[in-house]
Amino acid sequence: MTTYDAYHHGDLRNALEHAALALVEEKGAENFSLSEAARRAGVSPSAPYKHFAERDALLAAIAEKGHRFHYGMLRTALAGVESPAEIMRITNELFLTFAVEQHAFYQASYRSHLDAARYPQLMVAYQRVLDITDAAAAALRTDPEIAAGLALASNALRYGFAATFLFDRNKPTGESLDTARRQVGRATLALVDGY
Amino acid sequence: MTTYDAYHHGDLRNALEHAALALVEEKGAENFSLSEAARRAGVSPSAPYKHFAERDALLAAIAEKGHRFHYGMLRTALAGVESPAEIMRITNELFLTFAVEQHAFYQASYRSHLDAARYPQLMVAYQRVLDITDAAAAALRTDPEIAAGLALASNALRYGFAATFLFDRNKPTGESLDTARRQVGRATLALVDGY
DNA sequence: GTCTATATGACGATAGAC
DNA sequence: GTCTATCGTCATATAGAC
Repeated sequence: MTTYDAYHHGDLRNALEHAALALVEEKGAENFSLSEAARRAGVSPSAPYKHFAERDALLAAIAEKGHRFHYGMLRTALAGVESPAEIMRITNELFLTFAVEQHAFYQASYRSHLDAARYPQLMVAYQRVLDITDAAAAALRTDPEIAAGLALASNALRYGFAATFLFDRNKPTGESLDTARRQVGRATLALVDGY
Repeated sequence: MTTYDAYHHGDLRNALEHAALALVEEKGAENFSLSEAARRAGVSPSAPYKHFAERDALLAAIAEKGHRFHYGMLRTALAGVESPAEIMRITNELFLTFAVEQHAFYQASYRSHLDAARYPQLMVAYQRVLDITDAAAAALRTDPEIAAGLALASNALRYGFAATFLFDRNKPTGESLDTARRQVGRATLALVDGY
């Protein structure tokens, strides 16, 4: 009863998400497998299917959490910031921090190629992140087409920066991260000025 | 002899690259498998190992060709262009065209996570592409640190644009591609101006 | 240069017992 | 809610025949 019940604690869903997060951190979202997550959580390969309909569903759950965590970071970092240009700069600099410090979340949210149509809640969570840049761009440029282009460019810039920073170079040092953060901030302001 | 010799034509390496290219176009670089490439080339799963030491070696061969093809496109598009800012704009706009029209090459070159250290020739070919933006940035800004930051930002911008264009939206129409191309060009010029 | 045969090892997913 | 057992599938890679 005792040990057995300890296993059957009803918290497997949480344990699986935890294990999956560590797994994704180590091996990247592409190499994630549901079986290994189960193995690390100490349960059989079929146990997860009571909580997640399929492999991708666990990944999607993590990705959604990642977006929400990212959004929370943004809210904290942007508290009291009024200037739209500053909002865009800080948002883009913070993305590098997120990608490095919350690397498992970053992997799940940005590098697992999940079918967005199958996991609508994922897009909802992501949209809240995108709204920050969209709103700032709209505050800066009245023409909606221009504002949309600026927001898109800003998103593309930070996404590309993170990808090249994390995968072209190997292993981010603290110093190179600071440099990259300054570079992306500067580039964002240039974009805001000149787009 | 006849049919047999047709199979044993000595051109398997080429046939495999061809099959792999089609495979990557359809399913993406992540889902590429050497076995399936062999299947499509009409040979046994072990036949490729006479020409490629391992799975990734075939992928790397295609990625290298992709970089060279991309470089050729750039040379053509930039013939006679003198202005460094224009070089950067055209380079970035062309990247979207490359990603869409040569999608298999794009996948192999930019979305197969190959170990760069294991395939040094891959980096050599890629560096030729990067040199174009590096040189233009250096012509624009004398401070080497600033020039490097500008080049990095420009590369990140086009990379991010292509990634979001191809995967956020589904299936590029001709019109949306034109729009995206204008947007990335405009963003690049803004970057050049303000960085 | 390509073949067959094979070793080895994942993985996703389902059925049915407890 | 978790288990065992299992099916089916696919992959990388090697050894040795032709």
